[in-house]
Amino acid sequence: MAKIKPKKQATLSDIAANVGVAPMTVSRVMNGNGYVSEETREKVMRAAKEMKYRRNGLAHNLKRQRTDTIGLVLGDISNPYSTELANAIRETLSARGYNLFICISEHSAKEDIAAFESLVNHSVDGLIVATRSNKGGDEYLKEIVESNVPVVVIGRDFQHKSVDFVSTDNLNGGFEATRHLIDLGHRRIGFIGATLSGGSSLKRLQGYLKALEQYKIPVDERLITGRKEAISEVPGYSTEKMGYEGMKRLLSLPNRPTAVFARNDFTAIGAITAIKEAGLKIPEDIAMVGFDDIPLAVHTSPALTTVRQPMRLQGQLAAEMLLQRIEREEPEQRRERILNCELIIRNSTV
Amino acid sequence: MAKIKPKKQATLSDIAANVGVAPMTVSRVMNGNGYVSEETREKVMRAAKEMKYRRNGLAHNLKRQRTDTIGLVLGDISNPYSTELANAIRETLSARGYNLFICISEHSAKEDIAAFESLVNHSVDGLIVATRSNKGGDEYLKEIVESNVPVVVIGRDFQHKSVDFVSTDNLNGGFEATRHLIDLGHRRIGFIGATLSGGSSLKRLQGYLKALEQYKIPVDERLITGRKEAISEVPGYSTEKMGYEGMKRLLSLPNRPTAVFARNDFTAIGAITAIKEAGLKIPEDIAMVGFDDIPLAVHTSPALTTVRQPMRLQGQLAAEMLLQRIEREEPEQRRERILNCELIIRNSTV
DNA sequence: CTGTTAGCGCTTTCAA
DNA sequence: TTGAAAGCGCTAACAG
Repeated sequence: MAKIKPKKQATLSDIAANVGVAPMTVSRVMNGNGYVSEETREKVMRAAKEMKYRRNGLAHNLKRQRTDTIGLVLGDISNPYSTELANAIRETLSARGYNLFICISEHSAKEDIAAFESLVNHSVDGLIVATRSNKGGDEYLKEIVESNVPVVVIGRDFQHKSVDFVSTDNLNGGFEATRHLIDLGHRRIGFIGATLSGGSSLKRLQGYLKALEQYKIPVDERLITGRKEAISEVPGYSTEKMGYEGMKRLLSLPNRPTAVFARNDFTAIGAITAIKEAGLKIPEDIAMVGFDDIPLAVHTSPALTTVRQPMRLQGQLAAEMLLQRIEREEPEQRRERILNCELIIRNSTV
Repeated sequence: MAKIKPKKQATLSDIAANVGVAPMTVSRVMNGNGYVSEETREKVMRAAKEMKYRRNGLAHNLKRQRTDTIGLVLGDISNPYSTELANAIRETLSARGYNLFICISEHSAKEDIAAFESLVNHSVDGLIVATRSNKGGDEYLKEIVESNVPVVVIGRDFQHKSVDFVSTDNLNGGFEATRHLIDLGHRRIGFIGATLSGGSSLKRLQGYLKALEQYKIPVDERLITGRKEAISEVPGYSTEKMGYEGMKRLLSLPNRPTAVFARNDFTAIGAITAIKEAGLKIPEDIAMVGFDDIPLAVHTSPALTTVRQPMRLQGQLAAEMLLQRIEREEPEQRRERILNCELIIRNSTV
């Protein structure tokens, strides 16, 4: 007689029936609650093991009205920024007994919505959102917030009275990076990676402009490269490409820049390749500053001067703020934390 | 009179009570099933909107006995390999109407288990596992598999009659990389990044050894650097560091290698930094080969020769295999797909 | 120490 | 076209 393969999961009642007790008793054994005689306990345990019992989390959570799970929505995970963020969030949550589910949205409104929806569908206890802002996604997010799901956003626009906000001071970071170049005597300074969408890189560009203005250096629009297309069409990886192509364009200028500030380190790396291909030297011919201080920044040649942002801290703060929202009874005031950046000077700027 | 803020989500019954119909009618409206008079439909819709109704996914899925959700467990997401994998999986699943939840385990058995548990708890319809193998995690995974959760593993050991397996031919990739160096005339070839844990990099090392053997080049153990510690202690980012330190050690040898094969591109990048710091030239003094062909490999200087593995294809296949397992009635035979690698020759090897 | 009841929010089935 | 009943699998609360 062939053993029948259990196609379906065993339930509490299955075990109860098998052992000859009430489902409640089995529940008590499985959860280590209440009093159960040693004898019964053992019988139940044995049956559970044999029948490969596994608690149905849906039913469990439906009953509990919570899941101890947080959802994180990332635009893409192909950069160390997202990675560090996710790790820090995971660690913070894990220490507090929460699980983390990550969804990727590839910077598309449609996928943003799909991610929000699937997480909320699973009744996550809260949501951390670190995608780029876009109309469709934001509208949906608003609905979610207003149906009382606790939400915290990181480094992206989203104004709502009950959504906390964590970010770095991209404006000041951009300012410091540019001022550093100005201090070194540069006057023709390029910017690579301008985008129309309001986001961290827009702020960095504004910081660049602010520095030029403060030092009375006229803005030359030809020195600012970027894309006019919607950023949502640009896959994560292409930032090196953006840097490479942007730099090519700057190099073809009749009066090329003597220094360049790239929107992020990947962009800077692409730009460096273009500069080398042109037979020019860094920083002698062109100085280079990036943003983020990814681990690879030490390994470019020359090592990259860049603006370090506290990635882990952002994740940690976001997670903590969210947990406070979840675990407090009272609806809180919106909170906003903007963290400082730090200029890390290496060899790409003299 | 202040509007009372709804602390809790509205349910079907809440709306039903509000409109004056049965919960079932509301359900029909919300799901677009069955017949409902236009009048009732509108009233219900209005009430639902007003009360910010959102279907409880737990209850929904509990009833349906499925979630249309797949879990992906990644060791870390800090490398393009994981990233591409995740993207390809997500795209494949999304096209078939499934959501993807990603969990990170940071290469620890404890976190592996936590990730498996939380996903299975949420009743995902299937699981894709791409972590490094470890005892505790594997035992737990076995339990899951035997309680009938469909599982596919990518690029890691896990033998089980009902778990499919996707990987690249790391052995042959390592062989080709090494043979390429031998063909160029190198006889003292180093290997950076050996680990004790059986995994893709062990296979790459074996490919290296196989090539040496085939060309009758004696193995010099001093040319093979790596870590004796458990790999689980090494955070994802430190592979550049591993490469840097490994190379330092090779450079300090009385008879240093003329070529080096690094376990992956990040390791190679760290090694390149060490070589440059020593004032040596690539490839003239030391030739360098990596593994993976990450997007940055084009941007190292010189551009990195490396072994490209089809990352996206692996993800796609894994997702497809899993869906077949989920959607078929009959338990299938274990399937194994090992994909070919391709040597990409750039400037780091003459 | 163990069992019964009720219900989490939803949907399938059958009845009206 | 609508409703009532039952139950997905689990557990809190109460009873015995």
